[in-house]
Amino acid sequence: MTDTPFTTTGEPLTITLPDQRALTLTSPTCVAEIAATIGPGLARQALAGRVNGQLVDTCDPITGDARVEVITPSDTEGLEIIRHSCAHLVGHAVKQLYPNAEMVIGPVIDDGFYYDISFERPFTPEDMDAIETRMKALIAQAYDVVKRRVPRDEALRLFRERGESYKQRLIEELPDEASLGLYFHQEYVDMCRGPHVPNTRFLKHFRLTKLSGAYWRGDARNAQLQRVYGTAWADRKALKSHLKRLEEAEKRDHRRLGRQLDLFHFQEEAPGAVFWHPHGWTVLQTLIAYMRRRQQNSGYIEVNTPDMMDRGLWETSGHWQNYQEHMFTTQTEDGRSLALKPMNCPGSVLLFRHGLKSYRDLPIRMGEFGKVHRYEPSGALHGLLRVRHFTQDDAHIYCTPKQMNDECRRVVALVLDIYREFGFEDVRLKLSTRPENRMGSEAVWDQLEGALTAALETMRLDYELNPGEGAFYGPKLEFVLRDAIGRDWQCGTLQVDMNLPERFGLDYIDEHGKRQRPVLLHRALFGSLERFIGILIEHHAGKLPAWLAPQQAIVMSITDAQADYANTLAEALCGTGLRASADVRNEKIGYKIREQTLQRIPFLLIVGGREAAEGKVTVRHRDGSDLGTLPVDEAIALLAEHSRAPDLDAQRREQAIRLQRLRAPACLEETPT
RNA sequence: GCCGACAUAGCUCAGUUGGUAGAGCAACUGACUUGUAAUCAGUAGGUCCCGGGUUCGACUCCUGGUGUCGGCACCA
Repeated sequence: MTDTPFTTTGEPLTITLPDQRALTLTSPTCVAEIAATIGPGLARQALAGRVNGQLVDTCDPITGDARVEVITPSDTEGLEIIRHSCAHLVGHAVKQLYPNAEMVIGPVIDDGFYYDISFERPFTPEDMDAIETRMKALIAQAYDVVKRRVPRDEALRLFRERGESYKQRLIEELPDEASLGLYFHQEYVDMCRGPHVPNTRFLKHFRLTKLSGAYWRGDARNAQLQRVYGTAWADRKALKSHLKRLEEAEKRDHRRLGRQLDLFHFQEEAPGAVFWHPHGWTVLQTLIAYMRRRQQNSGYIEVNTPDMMDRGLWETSGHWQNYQEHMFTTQTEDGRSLALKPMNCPGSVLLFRHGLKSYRDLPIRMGEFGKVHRYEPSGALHGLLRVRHFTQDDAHIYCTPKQMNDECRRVVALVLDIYREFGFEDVRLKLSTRPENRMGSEAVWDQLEGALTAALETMRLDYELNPGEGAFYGPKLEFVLRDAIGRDWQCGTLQVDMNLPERFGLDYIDEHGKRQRPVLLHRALFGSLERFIGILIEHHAGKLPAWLAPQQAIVMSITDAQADYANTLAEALCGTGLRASADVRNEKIGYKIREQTLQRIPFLLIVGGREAAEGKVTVRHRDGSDLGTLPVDEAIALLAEHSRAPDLDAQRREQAIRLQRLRAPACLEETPT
């Protein structure tokens, strides 16, 4: 597959394989030759290699002793290479079909690849089909991909001749590279660091998935390019199961489930605003109640501030200058400008400033379930996950500089504990540091970033660094959850801020009677209640844990004869605080079970003649399991046990332990030291 | 905001070259009185997203909006 045949020097060299086996070959050799020496099966599978830890093409010459691994489609790297080569194949097909198109970049992404292409018109779905068909034809030819390293000038000349202006620009931005790797797909040439597959037969299991516009260099001021997305896998089975996964993910889509479970809807009159139906609203209120308890137990107080406030306030906070295009504003008769709050902080700050604060009051942890309104760009709206009007479980912590580190740790601990209670174990943390456009001195930024870093380091948490992504007033720690289709959404956030206290002239009296400026921590744990619910719905495929389920139990009668019994039982359940109702419709029990199971109601209580006669109830779980026929009070206790919020459950367990300790004689309480 | 696609009954979707609409499920009515994932029959249900235009005639073609979807950009 290479056009630079080795000049055999005849020098013997030793190749060590991963299993420590050693081969003696004649220098120079290559991964393809090594694979062939080992066996024809491996030779067929070899699509790249790793030589002394470096990924290489199968044709790259090996001139000295080396440790060599042969990479096949079943390796992670092999799959990435397949995807990357698929992108090149897009190029080959596109240039055959549309010679005027200019290829830009074609990287690997999760599950696949894309290629950005500059073309005189947008691609249509028909174009995409044509490209895919042509790619398949090229794969069927099973042609060899030929690699050649050429000097920079030659590469530049080649792409100039081919009218590939973007490729030229890319080369010009690689001034340090003396030579560049070119991959020849018959008449098509692409430039790449590689490695790439040696033959297109490795690329059989791909599918082009979508088209979109994308900006050159990811900047909206630049030209818009055509992006073709695809997915590619090592074998037919993997491709099929990926497509299956996408299908499954679609079924978990919170927008679809929101409709099916009658939780909420959207409509044209209020783009980006949720109409919460009774069931959805119950979930939201249950979450707020939970968070309220957690915050009360963590030393927070709760307040509420106005939704609409004067322009002057927003000028002081800097929002009017920095955030106006995202703000809903209005004017009153007397010419006053008001704005709907896009954030809760300025209101919170005014509340803090009301009245004198002593160092003894700090830290003040001031929570607010505030609804904020942001004019988000229309293209950004996405179900519950990106809306224009949402409720934050916001809180502002006013503390002394000394308290700052400890408060940061407490917030991080609280948010992680809460996510754990919701079943999110692998939360991704991102630390966003000082952006280019920022306020405040470098020393302050050092201090603020230091506080967040210290919290992460002392808690030994892994995090990703997002340099330059912080807010203009301070760095930001983001807690990121993933939706059903693998998209990441920022939920919780913790920001440290010395800017707003400055702008609003906040102070407290220290132990020497002097005025001092507090540090302000902004934090939201769910982030947006709306978004969090969207994530929860997808995470659980609609089967919310019983404590959150809008309806926790339904009593279903088998015939009319049990209607009264069913209604009375449902009332009894409601009386214990459970969310329950009765389904006494004149339908077959199978029909009711199917319908209520699809509604994801955790507990299905069935009452027929037998149960009614004995004061019992048969309990079925939505997962299909049979919990048996129980006396009514036992059933109620069982349901209550399984429907308790996780924090209350934990509280109960702790109480039980404490009580046990009280009862146990002290001498038995041996604690190893 | 940008590129593209889409918008028909509560939901999921048909609707052929322009002749004012149909199915399944849901709803409603009736029969059936049912034991663990869909009983049967009937009835009703539509400003075909909104404006404007072309046409004898527009769900269909053109045009301007709005919204949604997939990306991109944005995301204090």
